[in-house]
Amino acid sequence: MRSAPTILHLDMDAFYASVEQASKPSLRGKAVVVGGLGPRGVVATASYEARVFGVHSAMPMGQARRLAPNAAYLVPRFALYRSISEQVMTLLRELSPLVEPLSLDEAFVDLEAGGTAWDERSARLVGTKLRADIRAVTGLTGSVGLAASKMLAKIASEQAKPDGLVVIEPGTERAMLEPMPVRTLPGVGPATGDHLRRAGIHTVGEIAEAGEDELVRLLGKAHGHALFAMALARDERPVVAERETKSVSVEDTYDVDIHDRVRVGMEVQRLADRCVRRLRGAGLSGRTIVLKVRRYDFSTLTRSETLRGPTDDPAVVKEAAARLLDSVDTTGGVRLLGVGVSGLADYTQEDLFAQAAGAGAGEESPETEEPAEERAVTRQETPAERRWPAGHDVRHAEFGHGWVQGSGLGRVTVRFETPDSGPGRVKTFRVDDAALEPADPLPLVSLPPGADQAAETCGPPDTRTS
DNA sequence: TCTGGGGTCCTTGCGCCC
DNA sequence: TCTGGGGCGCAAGGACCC
Repeated sequence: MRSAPTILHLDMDAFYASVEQASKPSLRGKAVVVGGLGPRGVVATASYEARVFGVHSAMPMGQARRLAPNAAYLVPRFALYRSISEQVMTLLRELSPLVEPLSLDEAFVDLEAGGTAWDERSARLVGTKLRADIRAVTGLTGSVGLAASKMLAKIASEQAKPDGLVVIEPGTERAMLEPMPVRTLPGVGPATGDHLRRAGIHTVGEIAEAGEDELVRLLGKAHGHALFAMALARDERPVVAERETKSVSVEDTYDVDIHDRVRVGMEVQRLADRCVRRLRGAGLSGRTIVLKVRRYDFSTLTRSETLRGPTDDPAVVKEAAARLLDSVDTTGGVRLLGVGVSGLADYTQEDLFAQAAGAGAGEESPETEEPAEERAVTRQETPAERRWPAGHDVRHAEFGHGWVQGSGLGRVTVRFETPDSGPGRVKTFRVDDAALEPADPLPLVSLPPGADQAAETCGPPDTRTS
């Protein structure tokens, strides 16, 4: 392991919720919950104000609404989050060519490889400046962890949250880890946590005491060895910049279980189509088609079929998906369906086998781009909700830019405000008001004319360290 | 009041081949 | 011909992550 804390982990604070608060002044300082709004939705992100009520990610929306009935409930706007994420990743790539994004709001950076830090002092400076730059460019806060390995950097950023910076100094790692609960370690979820607890192992120190053989016996070879090493603060995993996609999939959970077998078949065809569009959009083709079915009782099963060669032909994928569905009993109803492709090749080949299979099966549609929002025709949303999703931006010919606060019963309620306007007024319109139209999100930070992207950084000195 | 969507990796069991 | 084991590809399921 390296001897200086030059691996950086960045974690944006309550990312989706913070973006929504930045773009909607009336929500700042308020409880905001972003997630699926249907009867089977779950929380994607809760703002810190909402977490006070006990709301957290992966919680069913119904439960969140009971805990925080007065919070603002919004559907995610991934296109916006992606564009802001890109701004942040650009800042990270200025620090090092070795940037490993984990999601839209998280990444590792190898500062040593970028030559921007070589010891604790220089690493701390880089982390401090990065946090200031992120705030200047996006208006958002992120937490930074610095350590000598990925695992420790991630634990550090977790401790730094929200809006902080923590450095784990080399040499102090094992003593720090020892008293921590096993769930602190990456890869220990509910199941492994239970497993360990039943064996009398509650802390990271107890994992180390148990010994490698015992862990392998309890958890299997790969997991056992990996966990034992982590407990001793040994983690040699490098920061990897480019990781190639291994699979592409789409899935839908339905508001109401589907019982009609014909309907199930139609949904599978639609999902197969969407999956192929994604596949083609990424310039990929794949050999293995996977069908996923979650039944009424939440039991999940998958069926897969491997073709002789990779394909990106919608007709071939649809046929395979239909064949797979034939082997699944759906009596009792299904709550979720999914179609995926794995065994990917990063090229799109003219596939003779696929063409032979597709011959006479009618013309496939050669779409390339995923049409805006063709998905979820099946959901039980009202037409108003579908046309005016909560939280999305709109423009009114007379009142200007705003966002949808809610809709239904032929009405849509709009709050007129922009990221730099201050809290705005609320007005209600008919859903078919000709003066009202959907709009693109505005930038969170309006740059003064001629301002440079690389904003001057005069952030406050850092607060918390370890 | 139940449990999203998009991924990754690992394990187990089986058939096949040598 | 029988038995056995190793290696491989494949299918299915499970755990985990954000």
